[in-house]
Amino acid sequence: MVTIRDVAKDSGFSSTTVSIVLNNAPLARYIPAVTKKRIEKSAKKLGYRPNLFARSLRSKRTHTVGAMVFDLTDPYCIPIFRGIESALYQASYLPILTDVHNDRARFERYLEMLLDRRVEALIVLANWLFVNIDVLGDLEKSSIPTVMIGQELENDSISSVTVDNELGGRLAIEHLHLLGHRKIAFIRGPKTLGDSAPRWKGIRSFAKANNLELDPHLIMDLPESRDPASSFESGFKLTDELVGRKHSFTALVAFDDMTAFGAIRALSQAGLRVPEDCSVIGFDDIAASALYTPALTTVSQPLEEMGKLAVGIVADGINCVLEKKTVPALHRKLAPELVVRSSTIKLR
Amino acid sequence: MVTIRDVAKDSGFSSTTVSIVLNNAPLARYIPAVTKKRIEKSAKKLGYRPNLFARSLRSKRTHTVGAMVFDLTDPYCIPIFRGIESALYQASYLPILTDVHNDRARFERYLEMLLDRRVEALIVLANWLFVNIDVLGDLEKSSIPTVMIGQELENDSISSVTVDNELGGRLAIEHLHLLGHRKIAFIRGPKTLGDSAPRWKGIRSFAKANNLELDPHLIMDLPESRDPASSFESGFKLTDELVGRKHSFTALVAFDDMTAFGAIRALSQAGLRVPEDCSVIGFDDIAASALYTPALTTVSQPLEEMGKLAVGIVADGINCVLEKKTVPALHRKLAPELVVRSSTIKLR
DNA sequence: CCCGCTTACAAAATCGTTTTTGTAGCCGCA
DNA sequence: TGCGGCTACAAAAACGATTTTGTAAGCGGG
Repeated sequence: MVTIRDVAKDSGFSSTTVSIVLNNAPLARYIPAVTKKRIEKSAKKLGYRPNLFARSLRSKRTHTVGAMVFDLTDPYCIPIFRGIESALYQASYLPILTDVHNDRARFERYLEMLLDRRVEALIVLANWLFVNIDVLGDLEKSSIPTVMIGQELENDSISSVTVDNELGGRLAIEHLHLLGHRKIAFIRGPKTLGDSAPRWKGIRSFAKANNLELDPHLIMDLPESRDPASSFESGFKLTDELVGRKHSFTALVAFDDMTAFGAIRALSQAGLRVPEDCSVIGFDDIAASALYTPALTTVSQPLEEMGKLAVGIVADGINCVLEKKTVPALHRKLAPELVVRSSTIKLR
Repeated sequence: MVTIRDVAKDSGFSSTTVSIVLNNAPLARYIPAVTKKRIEKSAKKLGYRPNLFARSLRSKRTHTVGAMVFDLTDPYCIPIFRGIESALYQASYLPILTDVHNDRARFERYLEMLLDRRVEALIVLANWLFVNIDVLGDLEKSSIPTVMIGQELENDSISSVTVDNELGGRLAIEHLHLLGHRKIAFIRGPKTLGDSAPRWKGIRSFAKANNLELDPHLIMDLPESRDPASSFESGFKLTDELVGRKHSFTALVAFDDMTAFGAIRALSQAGLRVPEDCSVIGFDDIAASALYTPALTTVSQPLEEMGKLAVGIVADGINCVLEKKTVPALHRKLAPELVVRSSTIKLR
């Protein structure tokens, strides 16, 4: 390995000067162009790459940020991470992605690892359950800029990027209502999940405003679970149950796309065709939704955008830390968008 | 931050002794238990965490391995990465995952970043095109244990983990043949993709052995592309074209699951039902395949297993490096498995 | 009694940077 | 002539560990 001293020797200057020149430090102002050229040429010739450990040891900077995902098998995560990664790449930061597997011990272990590696910021993608105050405590202690995606903690000392679930709920029901559907079934999210209540609120308030009656026999709740794939299973079972009841419906609002897939499977097995016999709408707009047959109508979250936004927030946070200012906690709520595809259709 | 010197001061020993004890270095043999206890207690009391940069600077170890994925949006990657991550986690290594976006510049940049961070090994998930000798050159230069998943380089100096594509091809066609299908359409992989030829070879050799005639009018090729989602599009278009031709078929072998999804969409739009009017079989067994309606029959790759195997190989490689032995290049080829679901059915 | 071995620890060197402090020449100005 | 302020660089001090080398006490054996 070629060190800064090798470059110093080769160029005929001291390692101090080499460091100053190559980092374009403030003192580089006083160094004549010809010296700089010489040093840069030596460095390039020798293929000098500074040792990041030595550098970080001294300078306290790592150009690294940690990204903790609660469950990477959840397709919802991928576009978000893409957004994070793209934004960080442009800013010359390296993300370290950890997959927590929805497991507290793993979360703590990975947090430790990231902190040990002195990540300059933390982005937590809390796409599934179990987030609570404990975690918050650990994070606050760490005192590095942190943003949560997908959940807002009650204590608002940590930044967050979320989607406007209430608006999303409204978009879904409004769409079906406009298509003429009146007998609509619902599979709501698990009660413990933060997204569930506001989505339902959006639905209910639209219903109230439009004199749409919500039949309690057509309302189901996903059970709690720590496995994103389980919402497919549950969507299937609950829809199966709905079909068995005597209360008919012409459309179904699923809590998310996975649930919608389960619902479609159940409807299909019951001999009902989607969308001809029953319209189905999802929520999230994961990649698979566009590829499904029928292509899924859904409320689309700006996932990649959310990732980028999160990076913006922590980047500002890092700057605050560098300037020894206190980092403010920001809370951004993005608007979802209705994406109409083939799983919903006008009521005949 | 509490340093080793703080622990030394608190425990009343020198930092040397503290280091020796906490790392359980060879010299720790000579240190009496009572001293060890005292030091460990101090360390715990103060919450001492060694500075990894200082440590790595001196000891040359990082307990980090790089994982380079060519396109993270490809659902095929996720289970593999899960396998990698799980295995590394158990071995107390931290993976650094980079998403190359199928872009050469990005690949090189990320490789640089990983090498700068002194990853102790490299796992390259070459799930899509463009891998060629250039890359190989860069990797060899780096002289750290490396394994490629999903591709085997001609030059066999780099380890690889692949699936037995030929066997997979055979499994697919055999399944359809057993179900009684004789008029079978094929959508083959892009010519430049390493997986394409062996899969086709498996199919052809089975056909030959069983007197099954392969109608050239029913054979299509996916175009080259660097976007995994594109195989859905292409699968759709090519199937649409197949349906338009006058040569009928009762089953279709898709190059991969994405292609199969596209095919199903096309068949469905043409008024053909899957599997009643046409059976469809895929390849890969990505997560979505089980959730599709109809659930996709497919040739399943042991993705998670492949990730774990790759970790095993590089772990051995790391040990070789530590013991200054030369690292051998291993080539493991795993058997895929037929997973029968609902998209294929016995010919009436 | 002395040598050499084991035990128990400490001092000092080292890893490769960055940053602070030092210094020496030169220029302009009072 | 002397002094402050640039300019251009170097020496040296961190950063926080690990590793090598050193040392001193105790003890058994020739």
